Amino acid sequence: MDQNDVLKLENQLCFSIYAASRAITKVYRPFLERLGITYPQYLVMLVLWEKDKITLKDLCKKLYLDSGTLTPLLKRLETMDMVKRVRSSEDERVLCVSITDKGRNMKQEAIKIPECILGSLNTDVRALANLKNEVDQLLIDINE
Amino acid sequence: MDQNDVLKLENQLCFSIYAASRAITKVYRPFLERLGITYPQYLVMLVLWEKDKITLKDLCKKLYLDSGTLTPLLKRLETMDMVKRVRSSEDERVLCVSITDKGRNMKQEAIKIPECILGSLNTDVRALANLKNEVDQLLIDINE
DNA sequence: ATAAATTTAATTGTACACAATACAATTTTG
DNA sequence: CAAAATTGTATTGTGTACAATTAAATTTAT
Repeated sequence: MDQNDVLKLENQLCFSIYAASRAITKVYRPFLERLGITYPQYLVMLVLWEKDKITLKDLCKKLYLDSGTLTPLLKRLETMDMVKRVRSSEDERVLCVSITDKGRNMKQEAIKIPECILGSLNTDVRALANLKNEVDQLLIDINE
Repeated sequence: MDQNDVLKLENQLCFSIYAASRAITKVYRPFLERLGITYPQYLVMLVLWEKDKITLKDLCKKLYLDSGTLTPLLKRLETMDMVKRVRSSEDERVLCVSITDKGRNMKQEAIKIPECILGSLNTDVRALANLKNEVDQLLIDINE
């Protein structure tokens, strides 16, 4: 590859992933709008649908997001009555995030979304699964 | 796949790409910090290193970013004396973004970055090129 | 036990990201 | 040619992202 090509936008994997990430979020937007939540908020709900209750610290680790991002996001979800934020009685520093009934009920609506997304994309599911594995491997390589 | 699994975070390609995108930006950050620019600003400079002058509209199209994002970003780059923003004399609505000497000179520093990134990741270059193709295909599928 | 270090969450400040809107210039149409 | 539609950028408002700092509680070390 030419020395000059190294910098060319088209050759940059990072840009592709950056653009793909925003494009995917855009695909989700209209579906999530109906639920009244954003994509990062949806990720939080995905976690809580699997596990009723989780500490903020563990949530940060699971989503690779820091508390500065999640704190205001969770406060918005709390205002919408989707989650509850309670401090642990054992350790007052620890914040426990738990799902409300309203938040739990939303799962029934949300469960249709992944299929809708797959339908609107006309790609082979196998190819997507394969792509996911490769992206995950990259994530592992980045974090050593 | 189980009906419940559909919603599981681990199964979601979108989340992997979302997380990978942020992780990659994080890898770039220390290198770009030395140049005094952010990752999206670096993308703009990549375009201008290939093409001295471009309209805002074309820049938006190339980066898949809208003017609401690029306008303040370009103003910051202009303040740093990296780019110039001038209206076209033919059509006053058209904004021409061009690179300054200072911006052009930065290319010599920036040209080392991609190699540094590849070095810090210990992954096969072939695998990354392949991954890029697959992500690009997904982007095409999304935009039909 | 108590001072120092550590852990954890919240806060602050800067910078995207994008939908919605506003506005100005140009092009199209009747 | 004048009204309507379109085009292109800027502005506004909401919501992430994350580094840096602050503050509070716990743990460790003496």
